[in-house]
Amino acid sequence: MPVWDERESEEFISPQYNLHLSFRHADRSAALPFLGGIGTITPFYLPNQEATDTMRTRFAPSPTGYLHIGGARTAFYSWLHARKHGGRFVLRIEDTDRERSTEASVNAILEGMTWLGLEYDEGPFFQTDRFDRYAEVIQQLLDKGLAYRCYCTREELDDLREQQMARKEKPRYNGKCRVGAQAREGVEPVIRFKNPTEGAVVIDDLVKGRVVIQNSELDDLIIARSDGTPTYNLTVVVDDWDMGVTHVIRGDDHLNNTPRQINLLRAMEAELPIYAHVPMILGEDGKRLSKRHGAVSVMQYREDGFLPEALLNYLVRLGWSHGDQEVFSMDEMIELFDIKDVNGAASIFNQEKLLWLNQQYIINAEPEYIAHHLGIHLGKLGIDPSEGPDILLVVKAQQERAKTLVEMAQISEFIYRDFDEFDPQAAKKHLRPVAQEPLEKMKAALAALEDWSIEALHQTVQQVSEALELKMGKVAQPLRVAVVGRAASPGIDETLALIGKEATLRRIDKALGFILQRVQAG
RNA sequence: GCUCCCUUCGUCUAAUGGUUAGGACGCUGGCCUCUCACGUCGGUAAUAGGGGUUCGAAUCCCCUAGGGAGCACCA
Repeated sequence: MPVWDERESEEFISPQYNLHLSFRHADRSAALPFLGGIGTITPFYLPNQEATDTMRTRFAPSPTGYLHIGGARTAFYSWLHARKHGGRFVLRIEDTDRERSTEASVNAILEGMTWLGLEYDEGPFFQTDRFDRYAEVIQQLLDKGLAYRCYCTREELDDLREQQMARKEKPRYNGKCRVGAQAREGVEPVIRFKNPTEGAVVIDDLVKGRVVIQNSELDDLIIARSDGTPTYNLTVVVDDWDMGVTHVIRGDDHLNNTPRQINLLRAMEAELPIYAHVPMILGEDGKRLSKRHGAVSVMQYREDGFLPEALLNYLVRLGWSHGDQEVFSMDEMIELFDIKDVNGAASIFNQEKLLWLNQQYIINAEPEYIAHHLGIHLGKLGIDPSEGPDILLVVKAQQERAKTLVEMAQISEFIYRDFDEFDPQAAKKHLRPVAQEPLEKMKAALAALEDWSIEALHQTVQQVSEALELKMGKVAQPLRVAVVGRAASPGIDETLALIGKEATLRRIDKALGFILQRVQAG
C-alpha cells in the first residue's frame, strides 16, 4: 500500500485512495454489473462517476518504473485539458503485465504526481481488478463472430515472421485460423480480433492532424493470451470506454496502435474518443530519453532542488507556446493551454533552460515557501537550520543567487559552520599581505560594534574603508574571503549579519593567521 | 524491410501566402556593483536539400535526405 506523507495525503489523495480500497476489495459482481451482449452493451460507470457527457481525460501508466519526464508531461497535458474544460482527470494503472508491474512502481508514480500537484478526480483504477470485465467483452466479441480462437503455435508464428522479414514484408499474422480453425491437441489457443480487411481508418488527431491508415496494413491482433489474460489493446479500449474517457492524450508512440483500437471500439459499437498524440521528449543528444541522461525520474528533480512549478512550466513550454511568454502561473497555463496548439515534433530536454526557469521561480516565490524546502536540503548537508539565524533571512539573502535549492543550501553552508579551507583562487587573490591592515582594522571595529545590524555593519565597513582611503572593494573582498572562504556571497553587510559576531571575529583571526603563514613561507 | 509521424538559430519556439524571419535559454560585449547573482542595453546564430504552384513560399504540393515510432501471447 502506498505510504503517504500525512500532510499531503489529506489534501487530495485521500478520497481516491479510499475509493481505490473499496474498489479493489469490494464484491465486484455486485459493484460492477454488466449488461447485454455486443451492440447492447452500455458502458457501466464506476461508482464515483457522474454524467456520461462529462469530458474526461486520463493518464494510464504501467507501473514498471518511476514517473519519468515524458510521462509527467502527458499526464500534465491531460490534467490541463480536463481543468481547462471543467472535465475530470482519471488515473488508471495498467498493471496487466504481472511480470514487470510492482507495487513500488505504483507508489513511485503516485508520489511523482503528488509532488507535481497533478491531483486526479477518479481512480486510481487497476486493470488487474477488471479481468472479469475484459473476459466478458472478449466473450461477447467471440459470440458475435468478431473474434476467434487461434491455434497457431509460437514457433509457427516465429517462422512466419522470419519468412516475411526475409521477403522484406511487414511481419503480420496471416489469418490462418480466421475461418474454420480446429482445436489442436496440446495447444491453448489465443483469441484474435477479426480486423477489417478493407477500407481505412481515419484519425483526426488533435496534434497530428488527419492520419489515414489502410486496414490492409493491420493484422488480426491478439486480444487474449493463451492463459486467458487480456492484452493491452483490448484493455485500454474497454477501460477508456467504461470510464467515459472522451479525450485520449498520450505519447505518439501509440499513434500506430490507434487504428487497431478504433476498429476494436467500432466492433464494440462504442463511441470513439478524440485522440491527441503528443510527441516524445528526447535527451540532450537527440536520442530518446533514458537513464543515460541522468535525471529522468521526476522525483530526481525534487532531489536536485527543483520546484515542481518550475518543472511544470518547463514541460508546458516544451512543445507549446503562447506568443513570447515564458513564465506562466498555473491559472494561466489552465486558461491558455490548448492541446490543439501542441507542436507535432519531438523536442529535446534542455537542462539549462530548466535551471533558468527554476531560478526565476525561486526569485519570485514567497520566502516562506522556499524556506520550507530549503530546510530539507540543508538537512542533507548535516545542517540543522534551527542552529543558525532565521532561515527566512538566509532565503532572502540567497534567493537571487541559486538556480536550485541544492545550490542554495551549498552556498549557505558558511552561515552555519566554519569552513575548513579557503578557496585557493580566492585566497590567492584576496588574502595577501596588503589585506592584513584592512582586516585588522575591520576586526577591531567589528569587535567594538554593539549593534550587529545590517545598517550598522554597512556603516562600519564603509568607515573603515574611508579611514584607510581605500575603495570599499579593497576592504570588503578580503573580509568576504576571510569569513565565507570564497569570493562570492550576499552583500558584505548581510553576510556578516548572518554569520554573527563571534564567528566573524574568529574567522578574521583565522584569515590573518593564513596571511602571516603565507608571508613566512615566502 | 514495410507503415506511420516529424524537420525554423546549438536548444525551446513565433511568424495561419507579403516581417529587416521575432522572442527565450545558452554563449558573448557593455552598464549596474563590495564579490557573486539579479536586473538592464547590445551582439552571435535558423527556414534540411531539390523541384513545382504563385506576382510573391518558412508557410501549399511532390521527391530526396535525416530523425523518431510501430510492426510481440510488453504496455
